[in-house]
Amino acid sequence: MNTVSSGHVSWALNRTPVAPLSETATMADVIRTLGHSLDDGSEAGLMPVTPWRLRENATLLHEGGLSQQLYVLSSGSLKCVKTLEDGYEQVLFFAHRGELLGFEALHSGTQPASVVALEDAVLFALPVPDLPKLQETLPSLREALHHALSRQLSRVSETAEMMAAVASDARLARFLLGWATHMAQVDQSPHRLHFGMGRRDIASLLGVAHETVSRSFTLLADAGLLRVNNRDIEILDLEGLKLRAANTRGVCAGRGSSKPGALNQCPVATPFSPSPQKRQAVPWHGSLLALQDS
Amino acid sequence: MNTVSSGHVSWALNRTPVAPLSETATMADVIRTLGHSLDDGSEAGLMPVTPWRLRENATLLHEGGLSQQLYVLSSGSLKCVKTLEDGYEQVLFFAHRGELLGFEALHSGTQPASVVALEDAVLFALPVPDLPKLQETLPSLREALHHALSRQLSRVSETAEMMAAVASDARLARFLLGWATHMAQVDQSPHRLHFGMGRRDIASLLGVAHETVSRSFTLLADAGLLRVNNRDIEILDLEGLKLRAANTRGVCAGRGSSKPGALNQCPVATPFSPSPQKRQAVPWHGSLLALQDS
DNA sequence: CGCGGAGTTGAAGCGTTTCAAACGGGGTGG
DNA sequence: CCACCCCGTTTGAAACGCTTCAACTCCGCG
Repeated sequence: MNTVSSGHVSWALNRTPVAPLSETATMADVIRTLGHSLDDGSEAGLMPVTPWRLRENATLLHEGGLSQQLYVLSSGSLKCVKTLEDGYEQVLFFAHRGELLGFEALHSGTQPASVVALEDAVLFALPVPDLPKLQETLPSLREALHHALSRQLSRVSETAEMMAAVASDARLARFLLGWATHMAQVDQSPHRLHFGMGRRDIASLLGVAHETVSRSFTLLADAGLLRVNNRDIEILDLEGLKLRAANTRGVCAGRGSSKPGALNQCPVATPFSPSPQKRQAVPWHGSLLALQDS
Repeated sequence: MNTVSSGHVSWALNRTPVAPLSETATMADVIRTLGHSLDDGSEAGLMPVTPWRLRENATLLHEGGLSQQLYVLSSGSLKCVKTLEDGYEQVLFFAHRGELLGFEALHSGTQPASVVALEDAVLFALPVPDLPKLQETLPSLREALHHALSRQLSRVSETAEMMAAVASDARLARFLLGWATHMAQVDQSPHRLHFGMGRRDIASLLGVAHETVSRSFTLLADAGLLRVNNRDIEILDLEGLKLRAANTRGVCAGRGSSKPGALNQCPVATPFSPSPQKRQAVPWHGSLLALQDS
């Protein structure tokens, strides 16, 4: 199932890293993939778009390279990686179905980061020069693109929220909750997750050492919140995970009991929290914790 | 020039927190403010836009609230803040001239974060329902908006880069370099910076405790890299700052000398670095370190 | 004048980083 | 086919650096 990460040139024979698919698709598929319902006549359904296949470990966008194409991810998963000045590989985000890729390069002309396939993927390509005309012809495409951009802007918030937590297990919990939320949105079980990426990539996204990610996994597993089997994990206690995730920094929300022997866990220590009274003065629910328990 | 930083309620009398300005502006001003040169006929110059004034500490966008307006920041500076589930106030970014605000709410319908003025500011408002027609009438406005969005997407990278550094002084250095880069882009001295925000806000953005920010400031100052005077700082050694900023995590780029007594500073320990030989194998310059020394 | 907030500095505790080693799987090559 | 090696993952141990709590100064304002 998994190809080797380095070496392994065998699929250079009959499996090209990126190639057009023989199947056909239309602009209507693009709009639907972006999570938008199309309400035009049948305009969009008549405009053909060629889907592309991206093999695992193949890179779609090259950091520093040019690209006159926007991509809409239809299936598979990708990672966006930027190599910092000191050589550190910073993972910016993982992309799933509906993601828009390549827009970051619009203002600078070059790709600020690389995009690599974590597993075989299918994408639709939109030529940048055609965008103005396309948007005028297809109002729902314009809407879909704008919505996708709006969604992507909220990733600043997600990234900051994940890396802002002091405790590494809180960061991991937030990451898992975000993933589970996504799974629920695409009508899949939010309890069973499969990673296409390694510990090192997760560590980079969370801003910790990869050993720490490993330790955090066993920590959450030992707490009975989830079951871990290498790259497959099962969430056992969604509420418990949320509790773990809800500790950004010191303050602890509820002041008063700062007894030295109480570890650093504020309300975390309680295994079950049926407490009906909500925290007041916080009307907003963060995106990472919006997932409803089933 | 500078308004008072805190307290100072005297403007509650005849200074409303947000009010329209008597001055007039046109869509051409909006496009120019977004950093785009307009090449339409004189269309844009004939479409009036009313500029709004936002007083210091007044909030433009309310987290969880509605807004049918996009804003383009003309002058002043803002901060974007999100209150997490645990009550922690996470600063997402600071906004300067040319920034587009309010687009994040497009897909969800509500603002995911608050936007507060760090100093008196002037903004142009664009009604969301008018956008489709505006974009068709003014191609250069569409371009300008898309470029602005493209720029904003790269903030994911900036945020991750800042919070990914292990050492807190590296995070601060990256923050300062980013600020200096911006100053240079708007043709102001990149050596003298004035903050409208407090240590607590910077700490939130960097993902550390506010005491740590204070300590990092004195650390960089003691190293002779900058001079600190409360909210005014002067950068003395740009190259030294870059060196400090270029340590994300362990690896240290150049292996070989892992002698235990050498602290955790790789090439950082050297007070002055006239070393002309650059690091090889790293062709890409990160956005945070792209600033040229003068 | 006194309060309160912002900023700085100190000291102690602890979690993460870092260096090491061991385990396991997967593919390679003998 | 099996040994071998590489790499991802896990676990251990020591040390550093950050967080946390606390005290203090400075400053503006009531």
